[in-house]
Amino acid sequence: MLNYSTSEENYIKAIFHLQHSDGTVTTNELAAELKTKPASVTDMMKKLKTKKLVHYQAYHGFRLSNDGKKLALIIIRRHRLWEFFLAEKLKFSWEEVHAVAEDLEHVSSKKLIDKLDEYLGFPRFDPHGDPIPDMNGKIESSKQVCLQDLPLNQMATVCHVSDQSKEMLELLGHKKIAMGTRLEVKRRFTFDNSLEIKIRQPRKASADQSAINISEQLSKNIFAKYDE
Amino acid sequence: MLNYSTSEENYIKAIFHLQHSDGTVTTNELAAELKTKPASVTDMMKKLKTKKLVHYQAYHGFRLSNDGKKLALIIIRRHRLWEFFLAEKLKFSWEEVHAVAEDLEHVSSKKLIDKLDEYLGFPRFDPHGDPIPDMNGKIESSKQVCLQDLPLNQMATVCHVSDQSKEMLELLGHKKIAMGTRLEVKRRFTFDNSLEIKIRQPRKASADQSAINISEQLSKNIFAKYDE
DNA sequence: AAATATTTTTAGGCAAACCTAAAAAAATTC
DNA sequence: GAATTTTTTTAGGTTTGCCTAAAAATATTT
Repeated sequence: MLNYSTSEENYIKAIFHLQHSDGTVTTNELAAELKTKPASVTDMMKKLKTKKLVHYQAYHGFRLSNDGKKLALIIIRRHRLWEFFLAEKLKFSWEEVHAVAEDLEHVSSKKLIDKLDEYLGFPRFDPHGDPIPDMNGKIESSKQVCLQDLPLNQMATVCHVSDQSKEMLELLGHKKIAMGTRLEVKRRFTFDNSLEIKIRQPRKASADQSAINISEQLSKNIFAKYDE
Repeated sequence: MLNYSTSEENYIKAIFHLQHSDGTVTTNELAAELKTKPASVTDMMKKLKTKKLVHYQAYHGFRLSNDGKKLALIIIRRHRLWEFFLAEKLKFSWEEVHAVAEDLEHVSSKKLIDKLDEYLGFPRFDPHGDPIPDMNGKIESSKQVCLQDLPLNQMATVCHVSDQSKEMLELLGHKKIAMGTRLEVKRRFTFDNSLEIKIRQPRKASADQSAINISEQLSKNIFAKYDE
């Protein structure tokens, strides 16, 4: 991996965070997140495109390339390991931890981070409960949430069902939802808090993307972990 | 204390190190130390002068101001504490430690450094044996060396005499050297390894700067600690 | 679909930190 | 002390990352 400037790293990280709830990111969003101006974002996007860290076409938003995602995970790994260190070893409070880690995360020695990881005992979550990517960029999905709390368009994997009654399982079977099913919430109807979800079929080509409706009561019993 | 750029901090640190064996630093020396060009050094000196970190007059070299010295000690403190951390906690080898600390030293949170210091048990020397400045910028003088090993023009304070015989003390008395005397070696004669030293009189104005000659035998019995 | 509003990009500038080449000052040699 | 060499500074240029203001593209109203 090459070496990137603090500024480049901050852009990559910000795109990653915004992308989480969206997939693609806009110029204005990113400018707001980074407290800079849209024109500066455009400048940087051109640069990151030539470095192959983002896919970008003028006027059509951008998203991280595979290399961009890898880099983002490296930076997040650094950030969260330092946060863990600051809270656990130096006894910083949770609120103070973030600002200092913002600086430390740009020190780029891989060996430093891997040794820090080992020294800390390979922690899996930072003090805020966010998962820490491992040496290979593998990141555990966040803590599970019920479908009601899942952000729109956030791909997630079903991992828990709180009510395991026969009736419940019958309903789940009918809706073709099981442990490990990957889905995303496409809409939330405020009238009755029912959800419209899409299930991602593993084998079948991306056809058959029919939406399924889930009642509020059911949605509160199904838990999932964020993907990606 | 204000915030300084990584580049500014590197200049200040470099001046401090060169100054150690000289007092005043030249443009070319500094350019060599920082692996940059003399013209760039001149640029930066103008800037550091307006920030009152150095005393500088075109064509006449420069030296750190009091604020500059304070800043240098803060940076050295950060550097050496990180070195200690890397070696002691993360099990880096002595040689690896320096390069990583070069990056970490520019993270400027005072609280971080003071908490790190505490976490490490207030170490007094880094893995290379160099002293670590304390929270107030107080730095212990380095390990003592005999006059024979003192670099030229390095101000030092006499702190130990290995042979305390009557003859020895008589000679020291005659040369007006005692515990606490501040001196520097101005020349070393290779013919007989005798030294020409200057004693700094505390009270008297900087007049009376007569040089004294010290034989090799005597010089090996007088120990001093680096000043400043 | 035309007019308006919003978003995004382009154009041109600025400061930091570097560079090269030429000029000026200081040091050294003759 | 005049001539030469070395050191240092000035002048002008580059890249990075930011800015403002104007132009272009897209989205939203009417």
